[in-house]
Amino acid sequence: MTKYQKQTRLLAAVDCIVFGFDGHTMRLLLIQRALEAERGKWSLMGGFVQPHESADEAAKRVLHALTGLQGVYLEQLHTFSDPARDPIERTLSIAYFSLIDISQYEKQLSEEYHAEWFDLSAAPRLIFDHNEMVAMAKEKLRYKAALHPLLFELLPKKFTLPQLQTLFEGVYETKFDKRNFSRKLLSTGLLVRQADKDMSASRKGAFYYKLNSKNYKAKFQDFLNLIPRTGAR
Amino acid sequence: MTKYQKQTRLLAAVDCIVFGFDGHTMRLLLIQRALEAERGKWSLMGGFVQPHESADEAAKRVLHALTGLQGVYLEQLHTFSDPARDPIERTLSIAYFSLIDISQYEKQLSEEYHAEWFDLSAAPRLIFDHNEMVAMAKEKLRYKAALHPLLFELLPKKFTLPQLQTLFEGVYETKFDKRNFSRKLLSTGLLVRQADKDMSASRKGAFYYKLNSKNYKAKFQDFLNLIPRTGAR
DNA sequence: TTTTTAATTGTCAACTGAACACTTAATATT
DNA sequence: AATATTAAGTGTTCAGTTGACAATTAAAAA
Repeated sequence: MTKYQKQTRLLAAVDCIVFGFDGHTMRLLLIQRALEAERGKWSLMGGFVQPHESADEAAKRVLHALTGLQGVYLEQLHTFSDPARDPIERTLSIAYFSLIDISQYEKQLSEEYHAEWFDLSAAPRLIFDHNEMVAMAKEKLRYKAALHPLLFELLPKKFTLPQLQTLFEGVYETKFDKRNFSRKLLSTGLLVRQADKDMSASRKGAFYYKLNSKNYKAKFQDFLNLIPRTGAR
Repeated sequence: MTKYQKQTRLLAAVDCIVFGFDGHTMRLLLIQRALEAERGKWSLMGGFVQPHESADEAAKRVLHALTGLQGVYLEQLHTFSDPARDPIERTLSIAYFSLIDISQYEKQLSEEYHAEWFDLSAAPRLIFDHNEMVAMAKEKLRYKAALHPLLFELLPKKFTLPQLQTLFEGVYETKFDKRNFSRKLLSTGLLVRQADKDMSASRKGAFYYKLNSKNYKAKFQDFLNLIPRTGAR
């Protein structure tokens, strides 16, 4: 078989930025690096792209292998290619970001794996350029979640409006007016109110909602303008 | 020096999608592939990432080498990694897209290089997954240009409102109401009317405008909502 | 002087967005 | 049993924006 002669081959890795929400703050999933050079330091979940898999497949595989996570939202973010980004050997890294509902996975994570959640605003220094990757992922999350109903990936299937608002407020680091917030979110037609309430957070209780998955798919590509231009209250 | 043993190294390439605007339609810059396997077929401008350059640097270098273009808008789009995307040998491709003012470069392109402009809606079949790359770039251009003042990259430094509107109409394949269009664009504070007119396209002539570069930088990251929700006329 | 053609400009009605506060439901307290 | 407490839920108003719509103006051509 013909090959491209005289060209240098490079290592290609994937790194996964995993965001979660615990009901109060945005969190970031990290592991302690297993390989030498910076072994034991905090790191994103990463691994090398294998000969017969695409980067998407590699990201899925690596995430599953290191955390047990499966079937989660996963999207390519950016490829990082500074020749000196990995001091051991030149390695391209294709970064992915993922959004998951913490409550669904936290037991599994703590028992079988040693990945840990960090408060996003208090994450430790990471190896290589991983802090830069996280910063870019945060920015993209804010950008995209302002236009598309993306943050639902971070909540359980049943959630309340106060939970949803707390999540938005965490992502945008601001407060929203709850009257305007609920009006806007309900007007999307994406939410279906359930008969039961979450009685754990208040005396009165808050009605549960579920996503209307038909409208969700249809409206995902619409521009929704979910975020007020000036923060309120 | 320590290396990562036992990992497969892969070829890494960059491919550049270059959009231009000729005053009437959106155009795509293509070259005829110089390497064997599909030699002579139409292709994006591509080349391999070299050992001591980042992908951004590689994209700049390749674009300049193949077309003479320099100092143009260039942004990473997506990394394409299907193991079978290049039949010769597995190659990752980091795709970039670029926006240029055709009039400024067309002589150079036709004389020194053999890159050619194609009408975007009538582009030929390209090698490998290049058509898929172009499709993704078109989508991203529409997405981003709806929110950010990006399309100015495609116009000369002095341009008229009718030119700008024709450009937007080309990108979004629709017609806008010119009264609403000019009101919206002028309200951004990005445009500065010049004293002279372009007399080449009409008897009355159309005033030239320039970008207010200070406001341009400040507002680039704002969300501008440049596109009407329903097409007019 | 009149005609032609494209550029430029204005109004109005509907909608959207943001500011703002009271009522209600359930439990806890007395 | 009545009252207090706490967070959930809900409406209105005003200002700004958007989109539908057509008449006027500037310059060259006839």
